[in-house]
Amino acid sequence: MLDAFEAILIDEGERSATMDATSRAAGVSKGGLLYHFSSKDALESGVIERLDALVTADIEAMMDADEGPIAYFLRTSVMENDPLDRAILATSRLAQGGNASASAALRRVRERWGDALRPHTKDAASLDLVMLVSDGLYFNNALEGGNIPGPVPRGTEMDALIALVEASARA
Amino acid sequence: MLDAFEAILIDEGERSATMDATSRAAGVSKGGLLYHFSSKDALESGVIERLDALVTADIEAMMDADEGPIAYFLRTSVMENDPLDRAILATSRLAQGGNASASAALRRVRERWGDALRPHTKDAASLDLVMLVSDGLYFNNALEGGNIPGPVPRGTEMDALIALVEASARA
DNA sequence: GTCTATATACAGATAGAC
DNA sequence: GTCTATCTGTATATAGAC
Repeated sequence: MLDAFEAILIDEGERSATMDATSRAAGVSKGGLLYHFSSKDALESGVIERLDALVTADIEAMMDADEGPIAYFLRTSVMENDPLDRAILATSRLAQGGNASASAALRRVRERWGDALRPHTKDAASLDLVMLVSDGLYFNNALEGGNIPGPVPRGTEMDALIALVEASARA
Repeated sequence: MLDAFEAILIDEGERSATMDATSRAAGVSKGGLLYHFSSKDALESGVIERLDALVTADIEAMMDADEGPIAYFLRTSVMENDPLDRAILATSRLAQGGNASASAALRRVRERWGDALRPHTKDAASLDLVMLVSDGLYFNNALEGGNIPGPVPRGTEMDALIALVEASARA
């Protein structure tokens, strides 16, 4: 049911992600959905909590990455439609729809990433650069909806961008 | 009335930006609002059309800027709450709420900026870098709602970031 | 041009049968 | 646990008085 809710948030926007639409997509009735999530707020909190858990795992993977944390961070900022990407996109939709907890969750996530990357960057401006490029990648993905390929560097263009950022930002 | 609609979109999110709330904020009745904008769609189109006009003026100013187009572009990507910032933020809200015209308008705007900046950058990766840092700045502003100061570089930190980007991207 | 009143639709949520 | 039926609030939009 959380997956169905996320999918509608991502593909059709926050306005379309109603209890009715979610229950239909999950293959249950509205009553059935409300048995598991007693309110819309509970459903939204479910998405946010899952995001927090996924970020914890991602930061561990980032610190262990072969190509280094910065390259890993930028590369995974391009939407691959994995569970973390979807959780971030869905939470962004909630935030833009006015959900304050969602905005707070996204700020918290960004701060956790920043804390993890800080020791690997030269100075504050370098960290800003890395974080903002990542934000930009996500922003473009969020605009596109997650399906349509957006104006986001891929393949060798992405490699060139990573090289450029690392050259000026790496500690 | 457009200003009132924009203000609610920015400050309270797309969900709160109803015809009712807009008319109240504009100091007219719902009927009065609907005399000027015959539907909610017309109101949303009004915001988008104004954005297009403001971007045209901004690109002219960018090409004429003393410190050069890249520095101007990045510096003005930080929310100053001027009419263009507000139009972008409001249109972002509409896009995230599922309005397809708004998403298209934002893509179009981004492309116009990219076209204007391309001759001033070294290569594709450099242009990506500039555009993505700008996107990142807007993304963070959009999350914050436009009032609360966000995790966005200001003052000397912004100068340092601009220097960093220009060093690696300028043609 | 601006208003009030109202039609229509749909959202979130509850009640109770099965 | 899952369903249908229903309550209540609120959104967009229309009608018609002033």
